[in-house]
Amino acid sequence: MRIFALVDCNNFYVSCERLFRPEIKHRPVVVLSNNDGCVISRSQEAKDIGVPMGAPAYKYQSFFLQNNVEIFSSNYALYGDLSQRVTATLASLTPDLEVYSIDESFLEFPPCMLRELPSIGKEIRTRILKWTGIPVSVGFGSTKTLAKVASRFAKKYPQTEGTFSLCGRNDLDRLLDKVPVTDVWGIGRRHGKRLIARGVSTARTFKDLPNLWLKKNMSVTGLHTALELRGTPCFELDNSPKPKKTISSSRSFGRPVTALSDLEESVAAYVARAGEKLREQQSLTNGVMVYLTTNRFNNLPQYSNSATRMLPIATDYTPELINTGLQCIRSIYKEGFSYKKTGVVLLDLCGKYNRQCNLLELDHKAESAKKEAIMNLLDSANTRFGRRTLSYASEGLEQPWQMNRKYKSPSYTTSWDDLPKIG
DNA sequence: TCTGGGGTCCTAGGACCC
DNA sequence: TCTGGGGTCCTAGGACCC
Repeated sequence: MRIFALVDCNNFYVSCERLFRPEIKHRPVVVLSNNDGCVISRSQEAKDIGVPMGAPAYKYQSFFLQNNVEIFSSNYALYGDLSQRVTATLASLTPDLEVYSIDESFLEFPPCMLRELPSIGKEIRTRILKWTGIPVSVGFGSTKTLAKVASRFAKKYPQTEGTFSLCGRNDLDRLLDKVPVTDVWGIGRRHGKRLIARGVSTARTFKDLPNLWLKKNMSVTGLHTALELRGTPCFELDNSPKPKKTISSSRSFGRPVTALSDLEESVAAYVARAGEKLREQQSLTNGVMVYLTTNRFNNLPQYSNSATRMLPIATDYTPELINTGLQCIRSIYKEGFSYKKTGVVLLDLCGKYNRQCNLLELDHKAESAKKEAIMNLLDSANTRFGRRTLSYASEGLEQPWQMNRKYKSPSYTTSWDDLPKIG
């Protein structure tokens, strides 16, 4: 039997904020999405007083005030840095590690360690808490999906003390009967609804559906999920992350935007950011897609559109990408609408050092070396001195369209200026 | 005034090829 | 009257994840 573990940071963003504000440890705390839109992380106290996930912040303003809820804008510089510390700690325990998301990692252990799982779980929790200050839950299972289920139990029931194993249990069915089908990893809202309508409401009844039905109604992904719940691994541990196939950057505006010039600035800024990510993973892009949209939540006239332009030669040179992005936005902009958001997607990425060469580019060796040197300079300056130390004029200086971040905490661990003072 | 952002995978259907 | 069949590639849309 295989042994997978899922290590899941508890209320991750809230835990990050609390690390530097210990006095809010027992108060309700929420972290808002970009643009201070809705709630994306809640402390246990916030859950207990009934703040739902995804709650629009503006609807809850007086509620937050009445209940003395501490509010934070999201601060991804902080969360990303602490996330790295957590995964580095995990890497000190085992090389079989897949970083699944900013707050979750899968681990695999050899079958012979079955009897040691309780102490391993304890050790993981203790070490991460001690080294990083972040509380985590640990779930073990013979597949990734079961490890996920186990971590839910670990979170939900205090008597588990934060670690729970579903490996080698003979009461697995009884436990899966307690898990709502919509809580299963891989079953979303859409399928969940349909399943419940058919009377399939728990993980146990779901896993016992006939294979043919699963395949027909939920494609192979649904079948895989059921097989995993029955203990047959379909998803392997992936510890060598592949480069992304698309890279995007987008934001909602802090206020409605009508002028083309503002939209152009935002597109230039998002392209520049996407370009940084592109070079970070050592890829080139073959095309740029730009979209814009009005606010679907108001009653004003609606308009959204997108434009794609392919590039003659794959590149990671931001000025060229910005040019292309600007052409796109100009081609779809319509006057008279109140815009909420623009976004940029770099498409059809390929590796910088392993790709088909284009006959056209052989003539441009000297020029491309120069471009590369410029990008290197820009990236290293921005890494060393902080994001947007050097930026493009087309991104604008004032950026009146910038998102709201009214409640942002300092970047305690990633900015010298924000380093916490002692005493 | 005020409702996030960034990804992946799968399938169906059309175009095209021999 | 009879009008193939199998394969690949591409794209749009749906569903899911955190």
